[in-house]
Amino acid sequence: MRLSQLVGSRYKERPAEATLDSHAFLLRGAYARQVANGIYSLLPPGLRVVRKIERILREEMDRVGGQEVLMPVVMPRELWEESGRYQSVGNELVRFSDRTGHDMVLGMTHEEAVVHLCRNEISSHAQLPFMVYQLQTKFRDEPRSRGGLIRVREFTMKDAYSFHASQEDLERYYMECYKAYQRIFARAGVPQVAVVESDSGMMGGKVAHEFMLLVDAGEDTIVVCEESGYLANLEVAKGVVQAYPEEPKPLEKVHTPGCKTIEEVAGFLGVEARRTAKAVFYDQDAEGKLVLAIVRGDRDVNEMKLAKVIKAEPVPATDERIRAVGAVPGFASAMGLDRARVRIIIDDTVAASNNLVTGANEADYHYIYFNLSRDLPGVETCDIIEVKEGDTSIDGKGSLIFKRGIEVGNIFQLGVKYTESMGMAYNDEAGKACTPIMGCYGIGVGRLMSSAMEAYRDQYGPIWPITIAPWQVHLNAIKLAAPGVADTAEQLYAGLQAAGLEVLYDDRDARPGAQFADADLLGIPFRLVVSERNLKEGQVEWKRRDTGESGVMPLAEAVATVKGWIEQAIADINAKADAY
RNA sequence: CGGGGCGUAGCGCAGCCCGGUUAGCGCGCCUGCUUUGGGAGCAGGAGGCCGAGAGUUCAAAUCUCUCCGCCCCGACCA
Repeated sequence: MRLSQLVGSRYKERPAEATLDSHAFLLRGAYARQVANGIYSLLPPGLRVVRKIERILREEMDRVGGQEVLMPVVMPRELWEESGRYQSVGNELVRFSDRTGHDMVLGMTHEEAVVHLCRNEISSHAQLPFMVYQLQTKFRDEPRSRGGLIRVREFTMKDAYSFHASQEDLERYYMECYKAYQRIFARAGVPQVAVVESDSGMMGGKVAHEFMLLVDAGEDTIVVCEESGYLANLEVAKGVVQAYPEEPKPLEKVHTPGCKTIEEVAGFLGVEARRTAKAVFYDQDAEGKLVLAIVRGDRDVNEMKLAKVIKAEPVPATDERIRAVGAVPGFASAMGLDRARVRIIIDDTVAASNNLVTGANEADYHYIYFNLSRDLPGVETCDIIEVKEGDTSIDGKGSLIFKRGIEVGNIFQLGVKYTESMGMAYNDEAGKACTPIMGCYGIGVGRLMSSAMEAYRDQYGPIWPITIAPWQVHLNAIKLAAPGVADTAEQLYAGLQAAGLEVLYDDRDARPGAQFADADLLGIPFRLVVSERNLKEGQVEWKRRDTGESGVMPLAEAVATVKGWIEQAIADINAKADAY
């Protein structure tokens, strides 16, 4: 490609809307242009990176037996009603009517479509297991997109779906996909992607993992124990919280005028927050009961964990609803409440603590010396708190720290949520109808591009790994008018291309500074510079974008040498990937 | 959806508070000459419905109202 003809203008100034470097480079380097909030067009450099990533995805999906298919962006309402998600999913799912008034949706994920596609094609156990995948456009009407291509409304996703006759087979295949994902990220040049336990959210299913690229700009908080290698999304992270056991003292009611918050009560009584119990009401569990979650006063409820326990979305309850069950907001307690009307869920930290301060369900009064096993026996206890930095890792091998990460991929063991609701069945050996068990596996292509940019960059631009770089070699010619420069550069351009390399040739008669600035923005790993001063010695200059190393080499050897470097660089990356 | 900020040339911004001929600056772009190793210099030029609509006024980029869009924080998030 000749840079003079490359569509898209690069520029020096940082766009005002970009807060992330990757977003700024995306625009400055003319990789992409925004069309509307969370909706982008890709220019040639951006699309070339995307195509490279897609090739890796196809190769690795094929390698684990995947078969590529293509499903539609637009689907009829009925399909989503079969799974129940037409109702259960919020406004991220775009709903609209076609000209005949038929309700349609824009696909945000394709479990419905894939079950629709496969349920009539599968009739025998002999056809299982199998996996189909696609690289296709998704539309999710996110409440808030941000960060260039990190979080957008319309995006390309590699989504894969596997079908199995048994949970064991799903688990076996899940591990294969897990490893395929590690190879994919390694081949894309981001082998440091961390795998964390995650919540399966609205996808359903039990086991799920997220593949996180740890960068400061990340949207998710990742809980890490460096000593043991423990990694989990904050949403599901478990930790060992320090307990302070002591001898139980007799329960006592004390006057605490106007003390409604933990801070007020603890301050008034002169105790630390950890010596109190915090009562938080939510509306409501799956049976419609008001939920009272109680955690130690120095801790917060992790609503993701709570959601799993109550099998519903925890919404903070109104004061009216709280009063309706006989509790007093600000002075609420689990004691004395009608358990038929309120579901009480106590965190393990409260169960493990003695002599806590808790509400008396009476305005301006609290109990002190509350002991769960004595004062409220038989109540449900479990882990519903959010871990904090400094907590001990659940494996006891070190303490937890928080990092930020971007979720570039995820894998789920879905179970039978879709196959059952949508009536997919096959006959087993005995001729009995059985429901296949599903797994699903996603990777956001544009997000991976942006994340890689975020992970590898300097002040001048991105530093692409060779396997996803828009071009492999950037060729500059300094002072085209000087004797031999233009001819030599043209010959080198032709020679590199003939050797099968992807070359971007800056054929403009621009000053060196301008050429180099553009080269940095395009982030191509290897750069060659033809100039009068080196040409006199029969030499051409080379420079690596990543290490900054540079030197000169004989012009006659340039093509073969660069080709060798590139092949070696690719081989090094693939060797790492093949280790998985 | 809540809070905050911003819409003036492809990009970055000034002008607005305090209304007044033809709306400025830098980068980029076009022409010419000079220049050529980290975003060159000089000269000449092109490019604007000042986000949209409605008001107030002799007069609106500037004041008022409504709407739209974008960014950031939060809520949300497969």
